[in-house]
Order: sequence, then structure tokens, then C-alpha cells
Amino acid sequence: MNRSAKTELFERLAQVAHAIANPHRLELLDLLVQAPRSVEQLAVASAMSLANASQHLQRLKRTGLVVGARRGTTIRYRLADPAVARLWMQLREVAVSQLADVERALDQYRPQRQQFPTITPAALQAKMARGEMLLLDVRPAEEFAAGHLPGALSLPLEELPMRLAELPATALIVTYCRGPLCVYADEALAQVIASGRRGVRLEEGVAEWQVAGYMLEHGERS
Amino acid sequence: MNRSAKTELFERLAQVAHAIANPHRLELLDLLVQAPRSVEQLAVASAMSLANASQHLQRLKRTGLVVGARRGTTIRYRLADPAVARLWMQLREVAVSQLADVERALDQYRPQRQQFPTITPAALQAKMARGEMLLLDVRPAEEFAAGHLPGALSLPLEELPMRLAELPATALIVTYCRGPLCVYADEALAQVIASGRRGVRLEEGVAEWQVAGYMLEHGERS
DNA sequence: ACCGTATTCAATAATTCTATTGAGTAGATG
DNA sequence: CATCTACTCAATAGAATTATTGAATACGGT
Repeated sequence: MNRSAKTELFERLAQVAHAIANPHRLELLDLLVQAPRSVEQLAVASAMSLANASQHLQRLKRTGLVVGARRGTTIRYRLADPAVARLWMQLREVAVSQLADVERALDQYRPQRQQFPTITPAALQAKMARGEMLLLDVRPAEEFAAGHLPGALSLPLEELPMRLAELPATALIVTYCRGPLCVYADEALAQVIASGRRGVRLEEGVAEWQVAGYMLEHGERS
Repeated sequence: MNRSAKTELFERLAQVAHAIANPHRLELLDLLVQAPRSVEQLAVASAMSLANASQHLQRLKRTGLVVGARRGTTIRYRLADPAVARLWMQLREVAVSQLADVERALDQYRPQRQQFPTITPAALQAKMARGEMLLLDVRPAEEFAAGHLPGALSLPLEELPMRLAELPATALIVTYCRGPLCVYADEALAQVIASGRRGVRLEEGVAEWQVAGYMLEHGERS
């Protein structure tokens, strides 16, 4: 049997796995799933030093998971392929489904996640057709611009306290954010409900929505 | 923001990624996707020392990717969850689609892979309904027993040379094995075609067939 | 209760990975 | 062309990972 070729093949695959086997690099990928970003943006968002973020991005680039392209004075990194986002989701699924630790860590990070009602993408899709709710994207504006659910209103979490009054008083309000590892939708929902309105959280995020086969809209808030 | 909880969460995810970030452990998973096995079987099949295989299995077990259960005098390891198989497939998809290196390594390992015609699972499913072909599972018998395509005949590659004459002379023969990283179906097909018969290779393996939503049969050859 | 065997454990040296620091580079902007 | 900024590179010390060896353990069979 062709053992050396086999060994080499598995070594290549392990290199890819190794590229995602680091908490910082996973966080970078998690951010890039939402929208392309510059090195500095990524470093700030993930609380890393600039040099360290750059180094990790280099590694991801070498392995073919992300690509960088100059854009004015900065370099924007983005995922090389949607398959990378799926890999990240599948890793998350395995981790969350297997490990009680991860559940506990997730509860730690999203303390309100069991507190509010949720809705599945399929149920939301049905509701959207009937138009009886307001869909609220509470991620930063740049991530909204890079892709959002059709008909959603962009209202970043930090602006929500100021603009809460703009929201309709009676219609159901559906909040969503980056996905299951993101607290934004929980925190927004807490404010919405505290204001006396009815609200639910979408279980998943934009990337999961797209992988499930539903459409996205692109561009700035209209 | 809750940085320390976030850090811990990503660390847990990275642990899972780390568990698959080793060529030997990937090979163990690749084998376990096909069928449960004992430590010794796994060590032999992956050309590792027994202690080393055991150590790697421990690591996979600690991370929750496999589980071991005593069965008579040996301990059988199996995947903890089908999600693990999907993770392995998704990793393979990313690696193969991104890296020219992987394509090259794969060509090295499966030199005949471009040589013979292939058929997709969907096309095979249609053909099976009309029953105009013979479906040949050329994996070891134990893997056949753990799950195989409906109606397939078990004919392990090593027995093929002796039993080639049993195969029908005119019907189309479809060979399949573990999946895209496996050479068995290629080698079987080479023999089938050399004997003057018509044959094609199924592009994917048993695990991919199942993930695509098709049924499997279980048990020994009938 | 004992024996035999399948599996695991412990220790270790070689290799690989990581964050930090400070210097270096490429390219846009004027 | 000069300058400024965003980013990358290089060196390094500390930490983690790995294969091997030989010993230890645990369990089923008798």
C-alpha cells in the first residue's frame, strides 16, 4: 500500500485543522464570517496586539482559509470560500453537542440565553411572508452592509437605547445577530422586552441563515 | 464586554479543533467513520505503534469525539456522534477546495482517480431504482457489516482477483469504497475493466451517501 | 482465584507553537 | 519625492505536543 502518499495527504489535512486549532484564529474566523475587515479592526475586535493578529492572519492565509486584498490604505481580509464558514459552523456544532463544558462556557458568556423565547429560521421565513413583525439586525453597521436578512432594519446594539422609541409598540420584534455564540441579540431583546414590547430571538445568525438556503440582502441601510 | 467568558468559550472550541489537528488522529477518525474498531485494529490499519494509537484515542475520547465500549476482551472505539463525521467531511472539503497541495497529494495517493468514469450519488440512486447494474462494496467485510449501500454486494478488494469470474459479464458494475480519500474503488475498477467488463466508480463513500440523505443497510453479507 | 492479553500509563527528549518586542517595508497621499 | 501609516518580519523565551520505551493495570475467560 501507498503509505507515504497517504501520510502526506493526512498531513495536509492536519495542517488545515491546525490552522483553526487556536482560540485567537477561531475568533478571527468568527469575525470574518460576518464581514471582511482590516488587520487593525480585527486586532481591536479580538483584543489582540496588532503584530499578533497579523501573525495569525498570515497563518490563516498561508493555509488558504482567508485572503487579503488591498483596499485604499488598508488590507481587507475575508474568508477564502464559504466552505470555511461551514467548517467553522460544523466545528461549533460538534463542540456544543458533545461537550458539557462548552454548554457551561456558553451559558457563562450568554447568561440570558435561556431567558427569552426563540424562533427557528424556518418559522421566521413563514412569518416574514405574512409581514406581521419587525426584523432587527443589532450587529455593527458594517456587518449589516456585508449581508443581512431581507427586510431587516439595521439598529446596532449600541444605538438601541437612544432609538428604542422608534420601534413599533405592538408588532412582534425579532432580534438577530452573529449567531449562537453572540450576545448582541440577547441584550437587545432584554431592552425590547423591558420597554413593554413583544420580542423573540432568532436562534441562528446570518451565516446559518444563508447556509440553510435562504436569501440575503446586501448594502447599507436604506 | 465579557471578555474572559468569551476567551474561555473559544478555548473550548479550539480544543476540539486541536483534537483533529494531527494526521494520525485524522486517520483514526477516517477509519472510525467506516466502522467501530479495537485499539489494535486501528493501530495496525494506521501503521502506528499500539501505545501511540492508544494515546491518540485517549485524546479523542477526552475531547468527546469518540467513545470506547468494552466488547468481549477488547475495547471498541466508535464516533461519539454523526456530527463528528460531518466535521471530518467538511474539513476535507475545505482542504481539497482550497489547496492545490492537497489536490497534488491526492493525485499522488490515488493515481488512477482521473482515469475512470464516475457517477454521483443522485445518478446512482436513479439507476438503482431501475436495477440495471451491480453495486460492488470493495471495503473490508467488517466495514460492510457496519453499514453499506442498499443492495450492494460485499467483495473486499483482496478477494476480488479470485472472484472476478463471479461478476456478470454485461451489466454495468459500480464500485465504491470509503470515500474520496480511498483507493480501493479505483483499484477494483481497474481490475473490472481489465477483465472486459463495463464499470464506473461512485464519487463518494458510504458516509457521504448517508449525509446526503439516502438509506443504508446493516449486517453481514446475505 | 488465577492467567493471559488488550489496553493504558509514565517518563523523556525532540520538535513545534505562541506572544512579545522592536525593527523593517510597501504603498497611499500630498 | 518625502512622509506617514498600516502592516509584516525576525528573534526569542516559554509552553505545549509528540513518539518511543518499558512498566503497570484491568478485565474476561477458564
